Amino acid sequence: MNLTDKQRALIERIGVFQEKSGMQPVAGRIMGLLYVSDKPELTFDEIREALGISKSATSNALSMLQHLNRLEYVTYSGDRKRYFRLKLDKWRDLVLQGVESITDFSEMLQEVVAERTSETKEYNQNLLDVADFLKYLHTELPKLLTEWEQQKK
Amino acid sequence: MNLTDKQRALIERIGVFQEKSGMQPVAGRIMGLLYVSDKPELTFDEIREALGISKSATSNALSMLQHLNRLEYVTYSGDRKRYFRLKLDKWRDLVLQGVESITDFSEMLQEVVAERTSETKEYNQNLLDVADFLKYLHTELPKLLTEWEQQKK
DNA sequence: CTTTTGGTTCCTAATTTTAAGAACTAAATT
DNA sequence: AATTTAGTTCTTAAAATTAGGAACCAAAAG
Repeated sequence: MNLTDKQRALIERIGVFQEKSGMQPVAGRIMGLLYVSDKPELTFDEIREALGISKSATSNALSMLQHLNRLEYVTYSGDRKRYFRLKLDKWRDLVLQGVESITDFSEMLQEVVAERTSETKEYNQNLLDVADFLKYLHTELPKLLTEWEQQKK
Repeated sequence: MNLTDKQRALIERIGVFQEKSGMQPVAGRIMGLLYVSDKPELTFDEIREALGISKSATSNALSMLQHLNRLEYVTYSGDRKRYFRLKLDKWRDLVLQGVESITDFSEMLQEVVAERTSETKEYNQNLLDVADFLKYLHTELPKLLTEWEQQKK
């Protein structure tokens, strides 16, 4: 694969960044590699070799990344290999998907308040405020995405 | 402390939720306990006892949560104990703090593109789009918070 | 029908994380 | 000054995560 030192360093930094949001090291590095690599589509073996990792680690990380919707693979007729690539062209979907999960926490907060004593007025109101702001985000973030697309043109 | 079954279940759910964003189990449960507890301010020992955890686990988790800006403690004259509570009244600051960290990823993406081959036009443009949208979020999210506060009144 | 290729799964070793227990410290109380 | 209180730090055991190696499997090639 022949990566420069700069590229390797970037891959590691991206890897660490992803790890912070709960991704395992190998998976983070695969993300990094696909960001950085001159070829945006890499085969299983190119990935394995570029990062010097085992087949099992490669296989597991790739399938987890696909479940997380970060990755997909394409095939070409007459070629048995899978070509893995970031789902970069569909990053808007990923954003919207993240927006959806905001609701979960908001709902949990409302359950909390429902279960709380009504003695602690101010505290409960703060909790409800957070829940309400999250709901606001939930409706407004998709709009923000649309606005951004408008002003990009 | 005397928690109901419902309260204990909620604490665990909140705990698991926090764990998903990289928090350790005990820290997640402490967050949960403070959300749910009738008293919004609890002492070291009340926390330790309510969750049935050791002093060291309590101490470490509390100091980590303080570093993450999720928690603070207050004291009362004539009382040696610290009273720990969520920084709920300052949740806006926490949101804005999160907004700041968006920039980091955006900048990393720009570095990536700077380092990439210029052959992959579309790919690079996608990366720059993501970076640009993140910058857009960075400026717009604080406005969203202000707007929400306006319409709340 | 045998072999090769591309990848997955199972099992295990190594590393990391988590949290307990005991020893410790600083301030307040007696 | 001695003791108690409130919490921290150090060491270690247990549990969970991570990733390697080998065996395995299905499809394609020979």
